[in-house]
Amino acid sequence: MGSAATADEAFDALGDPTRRQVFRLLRGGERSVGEIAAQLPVSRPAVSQHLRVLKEAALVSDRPDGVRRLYSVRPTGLEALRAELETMWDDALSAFAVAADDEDPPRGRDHHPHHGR
Amino acid sequence: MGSAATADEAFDALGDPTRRQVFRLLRGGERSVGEIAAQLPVSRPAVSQHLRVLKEAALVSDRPDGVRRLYSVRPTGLEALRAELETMWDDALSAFAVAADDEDPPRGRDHHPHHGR
DNA sequence: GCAATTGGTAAGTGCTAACTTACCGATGGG
DNA sequence: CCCATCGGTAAGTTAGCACTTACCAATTGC
Repeated sequence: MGSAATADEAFDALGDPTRRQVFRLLRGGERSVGEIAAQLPVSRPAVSQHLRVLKEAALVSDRPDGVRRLYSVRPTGLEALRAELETMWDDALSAFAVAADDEDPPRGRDHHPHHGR
Repeated sequence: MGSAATADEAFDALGDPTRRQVFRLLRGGERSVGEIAAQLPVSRPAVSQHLRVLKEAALVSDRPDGVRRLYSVRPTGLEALRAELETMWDDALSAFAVAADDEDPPRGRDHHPHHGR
């Protein structure tokens, strides 16, 4: 039970705009639930529920701090997401090579620097 | 006015399981709408609607082929997604360095090879 | 020990969107 | 020319989920 860290869960979790904002806030460092809710247009319980989804997707982790609870980003979920995206990218490129048409080929072929890897 | 290619749109588009399946099928090469629907548990009009969302997110492109219409993956949307993910990754690592705690360091010493960049 | 702060949970509501069937325009073959 | 195939759109239904308020457990300070 607990952290599955599948790419599907990460996609579903980040598929919600509010959840992306919560995650974005955490990228600045660990925050308490109240601090997050204060900067968002939703209530604190709503933030709690979003944090649970993010936690199940292994995108965040929590730590008790006195009476509060500090949440922070966790690379695990992002890693799963990145791996899936890399596969998508490779498959897309090979499929793209067959089709060889982007409908938007202004300058010469071979754009997308990709990343070194 | 169509292709925006924002990361938010890509996340929203791939936030749906069925849409991920459609996109996954297209990674194998260009397919017609009917071919896609035949391999999924949803109707053909449903596939059409999903394809429209994917197209607006710049994740796929379409091409007329006689009476049919062939869809194929388009790297543009994936690129936006990858760039956003890279930023997420960097921010996560710096925030992670401050917290310096994963709560889940079981057997794997030294995980996440990251990528060379 | 008591009060105050913090956060998770329960219960309920409304809106979005994912799906259906029905219909229609467009293309191609005989 | 007519008919068959393919796919997008319209209209309507339904299920899920993002949100709310209310309540409760846990921890800390006085």
